Amino acid sequence: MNKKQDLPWDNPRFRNWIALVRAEKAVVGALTKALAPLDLKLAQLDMLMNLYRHPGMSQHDLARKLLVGRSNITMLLPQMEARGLLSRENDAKDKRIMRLTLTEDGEKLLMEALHIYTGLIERVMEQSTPAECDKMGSMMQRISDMLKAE
Amino acid sequence: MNKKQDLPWDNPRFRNWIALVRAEKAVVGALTKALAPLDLKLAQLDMLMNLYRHPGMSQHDLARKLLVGRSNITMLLPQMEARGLLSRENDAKDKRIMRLTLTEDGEKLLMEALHIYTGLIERVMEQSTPAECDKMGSMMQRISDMLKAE
DNA sequence: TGCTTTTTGTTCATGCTTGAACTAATATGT
DNA sequence: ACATATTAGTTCAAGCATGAACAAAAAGCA
Repeated sequence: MNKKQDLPWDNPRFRNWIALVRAEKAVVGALTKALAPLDLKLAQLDMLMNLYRHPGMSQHDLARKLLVGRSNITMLLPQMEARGLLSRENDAKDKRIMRLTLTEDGEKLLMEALHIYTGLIERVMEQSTPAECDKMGSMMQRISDMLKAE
Repeated sequence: MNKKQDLPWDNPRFRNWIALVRAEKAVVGALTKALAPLDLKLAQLDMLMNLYRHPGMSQHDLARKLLVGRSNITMLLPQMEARGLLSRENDAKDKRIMRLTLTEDGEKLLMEALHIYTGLIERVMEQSTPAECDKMGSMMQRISDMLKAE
C-alpha cells in the first residue's frame, strides 16, 4: 500500500498533468459558451475545421482525425447536412465511401467560429511567452505520437 | 474575410493549443481503457481523488472542483454509494448539505486506480524533461487562474 | 473465378452530461 | 420576527458519445 510520501499528488509530473486537464476543461467550457451564439458545438466545429483542411475526406478518416467513433460521425452529420454546412456524396470508384465537403455556408460559419476560437486561445496563451508555448506544443506532439505508436 | 496567411493554423499559439487538445484526448482514451478492468470511469476516479483529499466535502463543492454540474454529481453518486465506495451523510448543522467520505473499499480501489493512472502519466511525461514539464504545469495553472478570474 | 477477410458506414441500446425547473433549508435585511 | 433571496440537492428531458452487431462493397487470395 502507498505511504503518504509516494502519493501521486507529491509527484510533480502527475500534478502538472492534473493542471493540464483542468485548464483544458476550463478553456473548453469557455469556448463552448462563446460558440453558443453561433449555435455550434465544439464537436461540430472540429468537423468543419478538418473538412476545410481536407476536403473530400471520408467519414472514417474524419472519425480517426477527431479521435471519435465512426458512429459518432454518422449521428452528427445529418444535422449539419440539413443545415447546409456540408455535402455528402458517394465516391465514384468506391461505393462504400462518402466524400464530405464544406458548402459555402459551412465555410462562412467556420470563419466566424474560428474568429471566436482564436480570440479565446490568443487571450489564454498570451499568459505565456511564445517560446514556452512552442515547447508545450512539441511536448504535446510527442505525447500524441507516443500513444499513436502503441 | 480571412486570407490564407491569417488562418489560425498558421498561428503557432493556435496550433500548440490544438496539439494540447489532441494529446489530452489521446491520454484520456488510453486511461479510460486502462481503468476498464477496475470497472471505473474517469469521472468516478476524479470523484474518488477529490474525496480522498477533502473528506467530508459537499456535493456542491465536489461539482465545482470537477468543473461539472451539480446534477451530474447527483446522478453518479448513487451507483458509487451502492458499490460501497463512499458514504453520504447529512451535515449536523446544515440540513441541506450532504457530507461525502470514502469508505475503506473506496480508498482501496482509489489506490489501485492511482497506480494505473500514475503509471500512464509517468510514461507519457517521461517524453519531456522535468523542467519542461513544470513549465507546462505552471502555464496551465495560469490559464486556469485567468479563466476563474473572469 | 469463387471464397474469405477487411473496410465503410449505419443502427441501436446504454450511459454520461447538461441545464432548467423544482423543493427544502438557510441567510439576509428591515 | 418576517419577508425575500440565496444555496444545496434532486428530477427530468434532451443531446452526445460509445461499442457491438449488422449490411454492403471491396480486397486478398486460392
